[in-house]
Amino acid sequence: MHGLLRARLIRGEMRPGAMVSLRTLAGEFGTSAMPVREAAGRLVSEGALEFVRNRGIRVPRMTRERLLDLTALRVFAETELVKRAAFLLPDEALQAARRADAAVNAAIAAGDAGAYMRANHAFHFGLYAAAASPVFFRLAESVWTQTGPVMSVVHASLSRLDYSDHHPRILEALARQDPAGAAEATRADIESGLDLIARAGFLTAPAGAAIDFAAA
Amino acid sequence: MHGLLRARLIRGEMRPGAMVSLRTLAGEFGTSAMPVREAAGRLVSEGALEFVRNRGIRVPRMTRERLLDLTALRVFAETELVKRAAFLLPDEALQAARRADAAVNAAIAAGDAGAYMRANHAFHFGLYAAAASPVFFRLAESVWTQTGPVMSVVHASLSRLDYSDHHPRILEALARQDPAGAAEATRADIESGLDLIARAGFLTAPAGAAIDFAAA
DNA sequence: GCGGGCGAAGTGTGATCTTACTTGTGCTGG
DNA sequence: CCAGCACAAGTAAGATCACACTTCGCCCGC
Repeated sequence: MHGLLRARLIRGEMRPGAMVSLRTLAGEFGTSAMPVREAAGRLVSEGALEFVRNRGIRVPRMTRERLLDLTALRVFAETELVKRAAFLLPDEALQAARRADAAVNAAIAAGDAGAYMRANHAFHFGLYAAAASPVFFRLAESVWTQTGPVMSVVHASLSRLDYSDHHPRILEALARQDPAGAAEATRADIESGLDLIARAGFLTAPAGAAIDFAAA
Repeated sequence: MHGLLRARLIRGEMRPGAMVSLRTLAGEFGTSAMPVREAAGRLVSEGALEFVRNRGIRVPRMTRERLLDLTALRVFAETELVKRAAFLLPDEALQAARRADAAVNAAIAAGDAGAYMRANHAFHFGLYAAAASPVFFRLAESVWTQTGPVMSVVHASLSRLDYSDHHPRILEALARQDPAGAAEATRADIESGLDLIARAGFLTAPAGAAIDFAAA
């Protein structure tokens, strides 16, 4: 239950600013409002949702400052995760990551933002799971939950040509058990994502103001 | 409500391994079990508590790996926070931090571990609040919630002479608006805390095993 | 004396109900 | 025609209830 709501955010299936009542969500999940309340509460406490009193829950709008902070966190957490995964990654996980990367490319070629979000998540977290660090894994999950909604909007508004693909570099570094190389490629991958947002003009909002994704 | 339970953990008022039922906690807080459930669920999802089915909630035992990860996270998050606070810290907050530091020293002199935990928390988070970064502030809070129980046990078992005080260096650096100096002093402060635990012999547990604080 | 099984007590979990509050709407008076 | 107010609909939040499950203790049988 809790995982379902989190997955919706990570996959970008809820837009920034979207508001929904607990009862509506409960109806979609086929349960009562209480489990939804609890799941939403957890996501509120990590900043991925916010309660609006007597209205429901809302996906927070993104500000430039928050996005930069979250990106810095992503770099820290995820470079650490791939560094550790370099020596622990089973062959089957590496091959699963190759398949996930192929799915990513297919989604880009098809211009399917939703499929891209899902495949990209599977690619990264399949690797991170091998790092055997609950602390950093949970942190990465938390950050993705917060950035999912905005990334979804960004990808949906972009041409398929804008992507510079760092995934092969990550895979090659992991295959030769090179932690530093994998970390560097991961950093490049994350920052190219931020660069994508910047080039799309989403970072021109005044300080503290919510980014206007409707302009996309 | 949610803050109350978190505060208990940060202040170290619940020992690692301690088990408590939701109904019992509800009685202590004077509410029904439901708000406690929700608060506990949030803390479970960030790793500060764990549900034991049909038994209640438990404060997780600490492993060496998890403690090292959490310490690395603390260094990252809190050096970032003080760097930003260096240019934003109001005079009154700096003076409040000086008072909090005096309370820390008084608690050490008195050998009062509980007072030390509270004053130390007030010192650090009074500074962090000025950094105006909800992302990193929440992260620091989350880490402290997870380390609170073990730190409490450690401090309660130590002589008052073992403390090397980095707080004045932090305050001086902030007073002259020196982000790098404040960050370095904060890093030293955090790592001296870890060193304290190591010297107390708590890090000799085999890999993956829960640290045995009863040996203190 | 000891071991196995049965029952009672206690637990989290989910549903339902009540309450207080916000908000949007439609009516009324100017 | 417009502004302001009152009412109604919808909401989250807390308490209470019902249920399935685990666990511990006691008792009976061997």
